[in-house]
Amino acid sequence: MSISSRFAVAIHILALLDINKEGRNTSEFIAGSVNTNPVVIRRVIGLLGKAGLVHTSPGVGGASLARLPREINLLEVYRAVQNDPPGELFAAHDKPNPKCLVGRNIQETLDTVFKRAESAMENELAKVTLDQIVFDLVRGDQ
Amino acid sequence: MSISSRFAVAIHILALLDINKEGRNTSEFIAGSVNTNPVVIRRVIGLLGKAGLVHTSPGVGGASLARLPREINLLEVYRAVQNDPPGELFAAHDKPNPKCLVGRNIQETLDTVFKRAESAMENELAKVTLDQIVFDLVRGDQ
DNA sequence: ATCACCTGTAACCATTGTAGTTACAATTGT
DNA sequence: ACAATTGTAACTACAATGGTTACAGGTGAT
Repeated sequence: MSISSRFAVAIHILALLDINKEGRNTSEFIAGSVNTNPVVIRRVIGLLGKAGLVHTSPGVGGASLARLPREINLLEVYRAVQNDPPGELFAAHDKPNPKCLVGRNIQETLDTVFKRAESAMENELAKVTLDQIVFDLVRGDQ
Repeated sequence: MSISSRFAVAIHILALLDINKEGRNTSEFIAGSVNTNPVVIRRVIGLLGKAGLVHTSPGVGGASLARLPREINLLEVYRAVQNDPPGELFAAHDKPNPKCLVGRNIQETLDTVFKRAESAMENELAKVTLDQIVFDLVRGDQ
């Protein structure tokens, strides 16, 4: 299965918070841009908040970036909204037969390969910062 | 969510087919090594067969590699058992609001980044061949 | 020809993650 | 007090997954 759209939504939210930094950015406003339910937005913002990427104003309403866009990279965002812990992008089959040469060693062999592939992906995400996303977004609009 | 354990199972099967190339390798035998149900094995072998990686002997029983282990890389295996089409590792949120600068352009921006990250992962898989897996497996057993 | 064995596949089930929705307590400015 | 908003719980519908049973069809041995 593919990686949850929460990741895409999170990036959307963060980009919007930067571009519309004058505005109030309530969950309802953001939901209008993402085209989903405000609760979905609040859930994602909750995760981003726990990760220290955004601040919210309960009662008042609205959210804002907790850091400069260039100090937020996509790997941080990915980790913030990802349920699975790092190192588990690829699922292993459990309890292969220890009486079999393959069953006895496959886990460790796969673990090495899988971690390498996962890291390669994450490194690409780490290279991209929010300000690059915003730049690309604005540029693409012309 | 993580990538289906079908991938791990598929690699397990292929490694076993190579190491136990003298044996008959029925789905039941393989299931014993993987520790799952024979039908699950047959399903995965079916996918590997369609991808041209293995041959089976209906009636007779057993499966075997259709190519030399060094001519099978993990990206091929990955594609063989993966349900999602290439380029969709990361899910996009659908129908963002075209009236919003962000909503109007986020899809394309994300697509570029997501594809880059996905390719980085796949490139790592493509580097690893089945004979390397088998070598590592056997080496780890000592 | 019969028989035992195996594959391929359909059908069904339980479990899990996801995303949308309603509802509401708690918070805050007016 | 009041209106607006966040944070969260609860519920729903849906899809993918992995396990299971069942069975039609192929194949070699006797």
